Amino acid sequence: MDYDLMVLDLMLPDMDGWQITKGLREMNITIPILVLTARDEIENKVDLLLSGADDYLAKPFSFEELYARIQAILRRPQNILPDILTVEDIKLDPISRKVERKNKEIPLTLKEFVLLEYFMRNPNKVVNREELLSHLWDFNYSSFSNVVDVHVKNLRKKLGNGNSSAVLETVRGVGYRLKT
Amino acid sequence: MDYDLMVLDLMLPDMDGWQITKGLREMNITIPILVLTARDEIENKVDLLLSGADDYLAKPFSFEELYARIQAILRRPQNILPDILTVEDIKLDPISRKVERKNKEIPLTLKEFVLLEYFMRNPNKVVNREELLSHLWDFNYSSFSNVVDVHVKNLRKKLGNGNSSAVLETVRGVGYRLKT
DNA sequence: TTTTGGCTTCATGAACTCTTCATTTTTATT
DNA sequence: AATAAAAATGAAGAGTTCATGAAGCCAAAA
Repeated sequence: MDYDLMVLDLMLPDMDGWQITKGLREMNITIPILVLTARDEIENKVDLLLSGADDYLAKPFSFEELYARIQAILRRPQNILPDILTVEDIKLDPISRKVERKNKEIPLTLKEFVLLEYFMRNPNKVVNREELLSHLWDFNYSSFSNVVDVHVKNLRKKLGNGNSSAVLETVRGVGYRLKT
Repeated sequence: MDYDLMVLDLMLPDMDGWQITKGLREMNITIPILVLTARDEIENKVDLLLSGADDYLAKPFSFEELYARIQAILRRPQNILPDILTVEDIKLDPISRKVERKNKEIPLTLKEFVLLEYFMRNPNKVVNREELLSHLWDFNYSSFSNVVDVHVKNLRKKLGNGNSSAVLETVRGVGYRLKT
């Protein structure tokens, strides 16, 4: 569960709202913060805004204004950190869940996708079947199953080899590795 | 030459600041606007913010506060979203709550509208049902419900496909994506 | 009160994915 | 070269996920 906006109601006149917001910001929490303060003191305002709050509203205020300010904040773009995994000529975008190789999109099923994502987050690491089963499947999955093998097979088929050396290698007796 | 911020001083109490800001926004001018008003009237504030102003300040104010608010605005991510969301040939105006495709207005119900708005604010992102439920519905909504599916279906029907590639895709096992 | 429109739930069929299993192929070792 | 172990593979069935029509429900409007 994540939230679009935090409305921080400080209740008491002299409460240190700026400490809260400052603390959150220092923890790298970037959610927009709208602060409601009891009294309309200049120093308060200044401190608050400088400490990282996005806006504040002094009581008493109308509900209309609260609504309008919330709208104004939500109208801003949410900064999305682009996070595209790249291994040789394979690109995987976890946000759009798209995979492409040599600029050609490759449609993958859910399991194929999570498998590939795991390999791409651990390039060149030899990953054994148990590890994949425990990370990508519900727990208690029998390690006698060969599901992983089957999906690796399908993944290989869909990926082709794109003329690059990136390839899902078998490490006999151990597991698989995405070689770069 | 472009500017980081516009400080709009309205001088007169009853001047229509919202017309100015609205006009600018409609021209797709997205520069942050801080409005200075002579009097502190609620209606004014609300109208202003809804018309696209980023903040306002009622006279009299201290220079310190003006400074702090300017800082707060400049701290925001640079590109303020235009007031009209556009994805391919679909246009959505969050203020007037109107949607059109290929210049033809499409009447949507409330849920359809907020759904589409969410998708348009996150184009190409795969959004799962839980995320939609938690953002667009009251919290504690059962994730076993298929409300989202139904509204997506209705939305698809109303949107047609407008001859563009923008389309609400199903990402099996995960959620939906507004493909551009 | 009655009507209307929108939201939600439900039931069903269709489409797709996952897993299993049997069999074949590959690899390492003797 | 023969053998055993491990991995790859094809195919089928089971199970899951989705789309959809229809009905019920609720609240706002008439």
